[in-house]
Amino acid sequence: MQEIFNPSRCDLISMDVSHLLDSLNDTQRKAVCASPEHMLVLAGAGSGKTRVLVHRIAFLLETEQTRPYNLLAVTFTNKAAREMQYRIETLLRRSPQGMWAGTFHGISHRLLRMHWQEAKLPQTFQILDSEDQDRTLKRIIKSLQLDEKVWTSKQSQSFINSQKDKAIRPHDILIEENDFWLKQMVQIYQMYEEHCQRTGAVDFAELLLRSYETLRDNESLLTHYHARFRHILVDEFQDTNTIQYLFLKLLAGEQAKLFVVGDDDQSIYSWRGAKVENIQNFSQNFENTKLIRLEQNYRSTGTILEVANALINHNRQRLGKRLWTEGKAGEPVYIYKAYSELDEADFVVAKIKAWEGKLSQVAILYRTSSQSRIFEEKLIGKNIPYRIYGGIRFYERAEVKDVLAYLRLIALHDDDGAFERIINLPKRGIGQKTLETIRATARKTGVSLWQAANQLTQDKALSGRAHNTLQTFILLIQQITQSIKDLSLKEQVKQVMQVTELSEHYKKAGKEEAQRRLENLDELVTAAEQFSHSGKDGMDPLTAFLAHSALEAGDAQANEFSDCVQLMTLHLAKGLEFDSVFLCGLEEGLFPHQNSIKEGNLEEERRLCYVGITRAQQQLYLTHSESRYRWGLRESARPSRFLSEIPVELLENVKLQTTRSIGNHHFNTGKLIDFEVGQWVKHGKFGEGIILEREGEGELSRIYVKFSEGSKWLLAAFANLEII
DNA sequence: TCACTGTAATTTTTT
DNA sequence: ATTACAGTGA
Repeated sequence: MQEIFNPSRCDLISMDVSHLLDSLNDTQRKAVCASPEHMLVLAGAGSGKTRVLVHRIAFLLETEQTRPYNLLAVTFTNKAAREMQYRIETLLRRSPQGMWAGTFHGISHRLLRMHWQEAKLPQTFQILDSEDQDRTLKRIIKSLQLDEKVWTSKQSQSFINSQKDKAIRPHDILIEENDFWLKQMVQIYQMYEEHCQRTGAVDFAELLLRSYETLRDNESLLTHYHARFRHILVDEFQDTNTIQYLFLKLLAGEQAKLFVVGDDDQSIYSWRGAKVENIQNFSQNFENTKLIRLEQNYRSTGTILEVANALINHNRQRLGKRLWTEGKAGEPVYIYKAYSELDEADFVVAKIKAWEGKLSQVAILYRTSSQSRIFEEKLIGKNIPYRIYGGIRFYERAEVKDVLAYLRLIALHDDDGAFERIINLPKRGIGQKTLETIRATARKTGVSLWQAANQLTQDKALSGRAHNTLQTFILLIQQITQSIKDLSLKEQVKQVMQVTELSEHYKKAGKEEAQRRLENLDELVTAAEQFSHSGKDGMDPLTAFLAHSALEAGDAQANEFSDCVQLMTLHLAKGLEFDSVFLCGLEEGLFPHQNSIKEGNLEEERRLCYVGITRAQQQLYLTHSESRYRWGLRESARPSRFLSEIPVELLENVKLQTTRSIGNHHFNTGKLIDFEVGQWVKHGKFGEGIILEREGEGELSRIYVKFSEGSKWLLAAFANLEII
């Protein structure tokens, strides 16, 4: 491993492509115009990672006689893929035709659509999202007559996905004779696989694994892609899991050059299979790798970077990096110690109220999503607009998925998940009994539910009423399938909603709920209308739209364009930046989270904290509370160890300057457990007061203090209380 | 089939 | 405190 720099090379070509290199610093330029070899760009937070990736692509296209056809660019999220595509087009002032750019899943999906025969899939295979996968597993577990409390679908789901993420099929698993748990899991995995294959269903993990296997086992295909892709560029490489790594390695072969960009210090997804080792050992795994570190930061103040550096330095397992800036040291990083989560939120909201810049440049970050509620309440109270990230996204909404289920069943009658979802929606009198008969028949003869239902009606095997309702359902599906065949996508969606009476069905729900649902259905029609599909990869518009809905679940909220405070978990904040950041709930057990402490995964928690800190451009507030309401109980809390890992000279303790008169007020007594009712206390600001009431015992007890200032009860800085 | 009730769990989330 | 979910009875 060696640092490379070849000035002559840059000089040589800079005449042609100066517009690609001028705006870059020396290190970035080295990365962008490196000779074609495997490259690992260790890009610290805010160091221009995407910039380097985009300029590298442009550079290859303009100087290396590389055609877009020879390039493959991979990201993790659709958002990152869109951003990359947009920036390439802006830089080149044209759209590179023939380049493959997309997410791992998007690219795998594309491969499978193009080579569905080699992949041994039906041409119209459907994609299962994790809800579909969960429902499928529930049915399989039930069919095995297992105790659903012992063998939960969620547990099986994570078992199966983690196996697939490691490229492990059921037959690859060695089971010891007495390992009943594993034996059972493998059986569920196996049945799930057979079921998916039979019904043409492909889950997210399967997209990757199946396309990997397809390439691996088809020499001619692999040869074709080896000849095609000369350069493979990967973003956020620290987030790759085993199958993604294998996929890249296979696709790169001996010919292609990998250009991977990432930051081991920002690896925060090990819990969903990401392997930091992929980036940490990259240079050992790929011969002749050049390493470049991007350490100059263009985002944050010097002080914020020092805080970040100091914190991450406590991690052992890292490739090592130290962020620096040419900019100013800026303000100190502030620490606020609150009495309670209410006080914490009051503080944050008061500071935001005083903020004079754009609200969209302020972020409240937290470890767990449950922390958002209190901030939400306080922001509403002060009339500050906000946006919470996360939650249920558009294509995940129940009513949207209901319509999509009809469309799926139309596209592929064998889709059991879709069949089960809508067989009795809206209610058409097909009950559990009939459904169970269909399931049993399907199981017995090894066919899909649709085929079983057809069989049963043909054989007249059901009682009169059940027979009729089922017959009506089958005719309904057959009839829609025929009648919408030649319609536009938008009309297809509209027709399905009308003919199936789904729209009518939702109208019957409660007033506001009905309103919301109908709006979402309207939105779905609009989405179908706007969905443009070039007709590539051999997909009809409907199949393409269904794939799109599974692969790009869309955003959760609409108010994206208004100026509002941004609330999100630390995980969601990765890749974003804000002028002012509030990093809240820095308490032992919450951040680092109890489960991570228990599992000894502190380094990842620290990286998460590092991610949070490095989101801030100008101001950073770190807050923690002495007590917190969790699970219906008030618990005392100690400051996070991360706070003590930051040198004190970089920090400044702050207090809220406002005093407010209030009614009864509770104080968590914390360390001041010696106070008794009737005692007089003295406070630095409010003067003398008397303890009127005490509730509870020990550290969790509360006291009510009345100060002698007028007849009002006051909120005081508790730590300043003294017995007199 | 639906509404009610008791129980258990409660980190992070993209595709 | 909140929520999700399975079980139960009308």
